[in-house]
Amino acid sequence: MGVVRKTKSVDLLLDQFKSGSKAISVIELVDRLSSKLNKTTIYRVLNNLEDDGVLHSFLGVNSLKWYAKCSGCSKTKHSDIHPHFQCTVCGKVDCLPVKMTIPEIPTHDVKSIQVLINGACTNCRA
Amino acid sequence: MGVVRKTKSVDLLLDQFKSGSKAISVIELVDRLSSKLNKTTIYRVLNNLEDDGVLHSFLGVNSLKWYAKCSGCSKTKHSDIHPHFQCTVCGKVDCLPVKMTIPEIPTHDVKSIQVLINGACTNCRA
DNA sequence: TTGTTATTTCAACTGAGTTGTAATAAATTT
DNA sequence: AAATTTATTACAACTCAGTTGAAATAACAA
Repeated sequence: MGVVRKTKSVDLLLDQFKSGSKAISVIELVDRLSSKLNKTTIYRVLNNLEDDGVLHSFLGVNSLKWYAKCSGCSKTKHSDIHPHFQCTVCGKVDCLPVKMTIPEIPTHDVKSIQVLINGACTNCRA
Repeated sequence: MGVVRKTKSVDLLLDQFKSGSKAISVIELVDRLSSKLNKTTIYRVLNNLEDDGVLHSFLGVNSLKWYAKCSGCSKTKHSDIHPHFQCTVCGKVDCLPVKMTIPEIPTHDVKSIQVLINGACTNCRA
């Protein structure tokens, strides 16, 4: 349904994504905000923000849900397609600034693509 | 630890993957085999078969775990990297016969890559 | 200020996947 | 082929990310 009212919850959650292209897991968000927001509210607002094209979600390792800021998306069109990099050492996730196009596959009608890359991030590499 | 003994459970599970490049969700496997095998056994044997390079696993939509046959992998080296296609209509998953190489990303030390493509499969497309 | 309804909260639930442990059975040894 | 060893299986109980329903609250328009 998207966000239709400006509320404290929406502001608090958007604040978390202010800086950079770091993705944040829902678990982390609940942890950070549990004193101010109910868990259910967090899930519902994130869902609304994704509908609006403000955030995008994806699954990391251990099937945890992650969110990150969209760039250039709207309520009707999600155009911000890029790979996500999750560090197997520290667990953090980056949105990689690499443009991706949806590949042509003759036998299948492709709608979206998700790429999750694993390895060691800049901080954790030897 | 991998599979060290040939048991009924191993045989039954491998049977499921005999034909083709279709992936099967653990939920589906539990459903098919629950009269013959315990859920825990299924999870443990699948895990062992993945260690051996016989199967590979990945996450589909709704963060369900899926398994499919590996081709050309061994206990020490997993070389069978390909995209997975999940149909948003029927939910089935194909391993796409497309060779993929691990991309070079200067800022990150890439170890593995998972690609999940969504859309309509041959049967479900208009 | 009042009325409407989106949003938030709370508690209870769901279900995929995990853990510990005793019983079973494959494979090795005698 | 019996005894021994230990990987494997079954069972029950658990974990915990994410969901649901419904009552209370608050944004916003009239």
